[in-house]
Amino acid sequence: MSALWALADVNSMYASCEQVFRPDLQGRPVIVASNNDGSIIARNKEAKAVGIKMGVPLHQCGDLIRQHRVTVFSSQYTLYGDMSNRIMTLFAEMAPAIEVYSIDECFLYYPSGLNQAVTHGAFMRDHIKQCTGLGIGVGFGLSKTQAKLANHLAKTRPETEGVFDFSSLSHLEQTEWMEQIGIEEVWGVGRRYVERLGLMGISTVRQLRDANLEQIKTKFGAVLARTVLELRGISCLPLEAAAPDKQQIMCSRSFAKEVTALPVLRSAIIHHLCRAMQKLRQQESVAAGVVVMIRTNPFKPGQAQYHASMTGMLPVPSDDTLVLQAYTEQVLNRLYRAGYAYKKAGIMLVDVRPKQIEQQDLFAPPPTSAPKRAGLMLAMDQISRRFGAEKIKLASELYHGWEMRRERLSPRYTTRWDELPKVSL
DNA sequence: TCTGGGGTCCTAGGACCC
DNA sequence: TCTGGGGTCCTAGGACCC
Repeated sequence: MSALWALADVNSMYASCEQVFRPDLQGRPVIVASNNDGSIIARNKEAKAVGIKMGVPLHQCGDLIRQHRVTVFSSQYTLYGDMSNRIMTLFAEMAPAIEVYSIDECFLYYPSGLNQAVTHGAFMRDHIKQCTGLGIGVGFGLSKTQAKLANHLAKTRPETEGVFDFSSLSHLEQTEWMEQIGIEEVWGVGRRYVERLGLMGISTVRQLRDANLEQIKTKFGAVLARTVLELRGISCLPLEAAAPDKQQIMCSRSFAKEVTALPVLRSAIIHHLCRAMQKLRQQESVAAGVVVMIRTNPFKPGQAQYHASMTGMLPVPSDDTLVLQAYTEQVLNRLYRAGYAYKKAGIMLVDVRPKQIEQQDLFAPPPTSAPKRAGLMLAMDQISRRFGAEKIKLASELYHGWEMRRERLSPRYTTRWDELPKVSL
């Protein structure tokens, strides 16, 4: 039996996580807004049914929301991340190897195949539902791309009851299904490719699968050619069991209210830097550069616009927040222009590499304070983790006025003792 | 009033090397 | 009039993903 892939994902993950703790919302439309309560990033099926669209600014949906009494939540990644960990733990018990692909998706790999894939998929659905309250869809195929496509059918065709298997179908049956699906549903085919492939007369998955490989390769590159092979059932993409270290780490946020003063902007940026540095130390890396980014609100074209970024490079890569802070503040001082209303700011750590092979600066003075500073960073990380990130800060972070809007936040049911759901017995 | 936040990989072209 | 043939590394931009 040949190796088999499965792709399992949670139906409207964020909305479902909120609903698990609000049984009173069963059967009612629920949506989740992006950071800053900006646009809509998740909808349950009831919300889709009343015509709420993905990605639309929240303030444009006021009528629909009132009319259908839609419940709106601010996004709460602490909750979704915790629910995600629970699901992934369960998936790991259901396959020889898994790859956590995103917060709500997981590839499961069966190197020697699987008897009765559909039955196994149904079991997965029941088990996840029972343990977490979340509904999932499961797709099986001979490659990751086929599994993804099968998952799409599992979610959109009620007759599949949430599980679909390409691998057990005959070539003819596969062809029939693929005739019915547009290429926009294929993993790796985005808006641009849909347009360009359309011009070549390729619009169904069947047509893409049977396209001329050399032609695809020369016109679109190696990536799409690989997708074509994967659709044919030739597995080209490997399992990535361990998430590779990040090569760049970005932290940025929009502000609820526009910011003009440099100290406030600096507080936001240093706050983002602290979060990024924590992630950096967590993967035991160092960074050699920091990009600082600030911008005004592009949705207000009448207003004076400024959109800029600048990089600061370190002579020696570091994981010390205070070292990076100095560079970041210097760069920001050069970047900042008074008189603009800033809407968003952020930083990106670049040139990230493992800490072990750290290159010393030949001309730098000997790092006498290094062990102490490493201890300081460790202490900061431990305090943040144990007591909350807001408990320890740098002085440069202390100005307020740049925070996000999160007016519809639900409790952190699963990660805070004082916010546990109340159960009446 | 009000429009998210992260990431990756590939490719083409230029600089530079022998 | 004619003007080599490889290679590597870096960067910017474009495409994609959730």
